[in-house]
Amino acid sequence: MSLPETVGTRSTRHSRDDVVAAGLRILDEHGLPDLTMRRLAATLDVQPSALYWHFANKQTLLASIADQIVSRAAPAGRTDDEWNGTARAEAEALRDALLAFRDGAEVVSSTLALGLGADEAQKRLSRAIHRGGYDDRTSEIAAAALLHFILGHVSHEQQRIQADSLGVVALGHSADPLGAVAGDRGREAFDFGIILLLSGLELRAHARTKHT
Amino acid sequence: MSLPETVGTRSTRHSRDDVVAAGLRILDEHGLPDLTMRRLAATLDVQPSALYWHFANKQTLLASIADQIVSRAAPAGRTDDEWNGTARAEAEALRDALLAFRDGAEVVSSTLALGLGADEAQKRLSRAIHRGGYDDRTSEIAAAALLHFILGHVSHEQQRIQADSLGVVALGHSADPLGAVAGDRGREAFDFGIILLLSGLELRAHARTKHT
DNA sequence: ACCTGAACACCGTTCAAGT
DNA sequence: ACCTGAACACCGTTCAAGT
Repeated sequence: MSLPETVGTRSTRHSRDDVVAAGLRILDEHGLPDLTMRRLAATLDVQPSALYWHFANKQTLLASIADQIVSRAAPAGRTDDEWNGTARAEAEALRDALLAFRDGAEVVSSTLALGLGADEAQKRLSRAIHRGGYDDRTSEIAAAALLHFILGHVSHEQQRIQADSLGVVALGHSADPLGAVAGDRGREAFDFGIILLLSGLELRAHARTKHT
Repeated sequence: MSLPETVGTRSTRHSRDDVVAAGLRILDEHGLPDLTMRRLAATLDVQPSALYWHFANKQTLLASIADQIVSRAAPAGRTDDEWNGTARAEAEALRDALLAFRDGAEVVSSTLALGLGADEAQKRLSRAIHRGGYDDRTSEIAAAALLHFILGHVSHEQQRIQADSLGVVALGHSADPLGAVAGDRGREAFDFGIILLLSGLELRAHARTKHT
């Protein structure tokens, strides 16, 4: 979609963004295990070593890809809601964004410590919570808890999706030892977790301050 | 500690459990990236191909390792407590077990869909919640939410630990864009998340039934 | 500013064959 | 029951050099 010339064979030199875009495509079409530097280079008609002009290493590239995935998250509801409706919408938008790319949650998780992708997600959640009148620190820790749950849950969902498509499991009910993470019930279980966290937060009103 | 002969050079043939034990050692001493089939074989004085007599593939081996990590979790408190005290103790025991091995959370996460390791963890959490009088389904979904939060949080903690030890970050406050996951505050933030989930669960008393 | 060519030091997995 | 030997098809990364 954003390749730098001619749909034909050769194409010119590439930018950093071209590399990220190509990486995103491989991720979505073939999954994280197939997202190798060599394969990525091949789709760009370039030697593997060329990628190291754009990125210091694979991890940095993955962080940029994670950033793209998260930045595509757009909450459906408006902001004039209750604060916890906003927070919930933000959480669901994040889940959708992660589910939109194959292995999206794992990619974002793997770059948590580097900032970038996950950082923006956490800021959004934190801001929503802050509107409920919680102090900065409470908002941040609660947002981190939401984020950790979201990444853990969606990672599991996506693992299941590919395990099923590979037919790794028995058939029938398939291996879902944790129960309720499969397709339809995925969102249900997700919402349940989000509601637990948000209503738990409401309960601890003594941690509040009357800010904003 | 459980090698099958002579501390000396050669040693005899190995069992499945020997392989898992050796894998656990490499994991703890050198981390997940260094836990390769070839390296594991080398520490056992065996050809890489020998490992495939014991395990179908690396993923299966990792699942067994995850199983060992989780089964070492032992809650400190007694069971005569309040149900949510028990649940909290179980969650903390799980965190400790994951932290006890380098990259423990990632290993367990990666085998979520296969059952084994994570399955036992979820059962323990679920049982504790069930004692609070919640029905089976509610207990299971709530336990899954706890587990997802735990894995997400501890993964992040362990990523930070190794990022710090590699000096990947600026120095001073280091890169913790999500705040409050560093060493001392790790447990604080962890407890906060667990409390949010458990008190959120208490609040939704209408989902209860008077079972057990 | 962006890429090639060639090399280094690795991976997981299969399979016939040995004891 | 457990392992060897040899091979297949790959990896990420570095670095001098080219345009």
